[in-house]
Amino acid sequence: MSRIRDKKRAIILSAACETFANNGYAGTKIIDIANKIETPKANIYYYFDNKKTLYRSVLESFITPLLNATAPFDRYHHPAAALTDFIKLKIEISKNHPNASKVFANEILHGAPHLPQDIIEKLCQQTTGACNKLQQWIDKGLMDDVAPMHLLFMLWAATQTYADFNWQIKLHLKTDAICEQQFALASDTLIKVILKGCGITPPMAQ
Amino acid sequence: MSRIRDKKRAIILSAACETFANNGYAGTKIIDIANKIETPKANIYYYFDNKKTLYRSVLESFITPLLNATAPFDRYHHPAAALTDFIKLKIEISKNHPNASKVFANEILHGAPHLPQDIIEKLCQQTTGACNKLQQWIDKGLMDDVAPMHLLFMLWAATQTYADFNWQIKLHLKTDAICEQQFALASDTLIKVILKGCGITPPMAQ
DNA sequence: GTCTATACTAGGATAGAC
DNA sequence: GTCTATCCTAGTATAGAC
Repeated sequence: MSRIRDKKRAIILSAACETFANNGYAGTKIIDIANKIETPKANIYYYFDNKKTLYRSVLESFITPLLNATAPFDRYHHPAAALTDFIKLKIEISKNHPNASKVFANEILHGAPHLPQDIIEKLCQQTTGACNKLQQWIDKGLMDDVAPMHLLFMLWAATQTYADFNWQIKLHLKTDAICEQQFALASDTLIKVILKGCGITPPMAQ
Repeated sequence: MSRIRDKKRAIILSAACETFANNGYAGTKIIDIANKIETPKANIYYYFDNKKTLYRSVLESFITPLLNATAPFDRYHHPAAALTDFIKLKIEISKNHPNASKVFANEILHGAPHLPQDIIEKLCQQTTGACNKLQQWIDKGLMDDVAPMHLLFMLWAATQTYADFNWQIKLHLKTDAICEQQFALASDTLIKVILKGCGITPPMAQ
């Protein structure tokens, strides 16, 4: 048992996440991470074997929230509730984990050179599950016949952009940080456009 | 006048674009670019002063198509035509310039450290123009009251994802290259969902 | 205009003192 | 468990022959 070790690892991981998000894998120097938390470089190597291990740990820390986001597709029986919750969840992730999201986006952008195979498989399973659910709703006439895979691509992209490309968002919203209201507006706008666009009418109030 | 020089520069630029797209700025080595076109490393330095200049040239080569994409907002007087064309154009860009798009995305992802100020300003102008046009259409009752800025974010993200995150797209579509049909399906799906989602009904056939 | 050889620096990683 | 000093590889860039 080593609470000190876990605590220090968490501090390093957080600093690494931010640095990798801003500079990419190759662009990140161990010394930058060390400086950010005012720790000597060698200390980083004591807690994490090497740069690759540290990077992979950052990637893995984001898997749980990412996989949890698809839960609404399992939980609900109507696309109105499922898509509403899914969009809310994804926007929450963009708000709360922008750096981890960027590291992940960067990884995908470059063809996922560091993404472990087992994670890829889990993501594929989740996607297949969500796709099947969408197709069922289409078959039942609960929504329009919209290509499920492409609808998912649209949902992922439109929600993640608030984390991954937040530089651009902030530029055009003329703000230093995307505020609570703008996240809410983003979420509401997406929900409104997507639900209506897919011909989803909410069932009568429960 | 030096046709040889221009031709060689174009070859280097193309190789650089692909390499920067796959590995990012810091992850790209000049020697990788040189090897790809079977040219000695020093030759690259003869045609481009240094790595930064070369990278910036790649970035700038993408500005023209990018700015052109917003033309539909100026050209048309009805959101149905404008948004349809805009989506088609953006998907075309993702199909035809996936690498340049990735370099640009990577740049934004990291906070645009190499993007020249004049380009940023041009992009801002285009965005303001498109936003104003959307607001006019809303005011005229040609479409629902959808936050124009957030609609743009959605459109950008949903179209660019077919270039920037094509690794993911290919993974889930189980293909080695996104085929013509899938690009068409992407385009059609987006147009259908967005137009309906914004309450845009096309005017009667001209 | 092209290429070889090389100078120079940055950055990942480790040895070993404390 | 922490830190200093150092090793060593890799990668940018240039000098100068052809």
